[in-house]
Amino acid sequence: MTVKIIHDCKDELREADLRATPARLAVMSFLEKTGQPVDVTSVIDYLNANGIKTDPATIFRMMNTLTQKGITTPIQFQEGKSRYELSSKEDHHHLICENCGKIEDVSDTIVPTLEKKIKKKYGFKVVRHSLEFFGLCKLCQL
Amino acid sequence: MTVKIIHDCKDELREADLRATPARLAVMSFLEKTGQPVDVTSVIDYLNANGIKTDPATIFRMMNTLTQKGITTPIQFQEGKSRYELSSKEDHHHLICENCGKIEDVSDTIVPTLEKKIKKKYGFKVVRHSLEFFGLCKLCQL
DNA sequence: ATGGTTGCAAACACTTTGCACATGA
DNA sequence: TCATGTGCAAAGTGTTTGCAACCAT
Repeated sequence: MTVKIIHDCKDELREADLRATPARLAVMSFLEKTGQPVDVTSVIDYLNANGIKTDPATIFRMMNTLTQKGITTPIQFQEGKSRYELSSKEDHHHLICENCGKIEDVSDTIVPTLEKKIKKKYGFKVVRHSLEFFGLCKLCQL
Repeated sequence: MTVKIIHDCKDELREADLRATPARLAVMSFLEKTGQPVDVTSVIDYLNANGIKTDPATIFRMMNTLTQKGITTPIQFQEGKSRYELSSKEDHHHLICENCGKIEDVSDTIVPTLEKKIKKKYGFKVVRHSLEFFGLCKLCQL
């Protein structure tokens, strides 16, 4: 199976002044398809599975570039490595099942309020935050 | 300057079935004194500054042991390494100044409520969470 | 054509592990 | 004494960097 070339991705890359290489298109496609924050290893596995050989250095560089351009957002789940997901407009958090690894999204409702309180109480200006929940998903509680 | 032997720490270690070695007492003292989550490098620097030579492996092992016994809690600030702080009874979060590195504590008020909502809406059982704020502290905004 | 990208090798930072020696209880 | 801790060396991950070759535009 070959990676489908999605035109959106090509355009998106061009708009960011990035060349639309096969590896980049495949990575974008992978990120879109999974919808989950993925680590570099799984990106490489995906590319390999689709006939694209690559090197960790390339992927790390790529993820840094995409992140710099605002296309991806890095995130760490206390597991000693980075994950990346497509940057989304709405702020959201994650429910990470520690049994099956499933990652669900939760939309943000209260953090902005909290940040205002923090500004008032501590004078601290929040630029970004991280809020993640670790536990057991519905199915894994049985 | 030598590390002051604090009796509380000695007892606390004994209660956890751990031997009160000089290195451990110094680390406990350091954690108590700084009140902030510290990384292994700064622990080593502190010990060295106090005339206690040690090895990274020892400190990593120590922090793992202390964490296992519930004495310390590990935490990661998206910086690719672990920090450790004394376990506290109350749940709290951190305000991390990205300019000067100062870390302030914020007590938790809303997360428990949020977790109940998550249980109801997603069926997800939250075991632990992480909520950290990155930005600029009062002084660094000037 | 040519500058952005990649692959490969090497190097780094953080962390873990094996084993012999040292030490607290 | 003797199980627990420590130091040293080696190895295991995750990540970055230098440089030559490659390729998208």
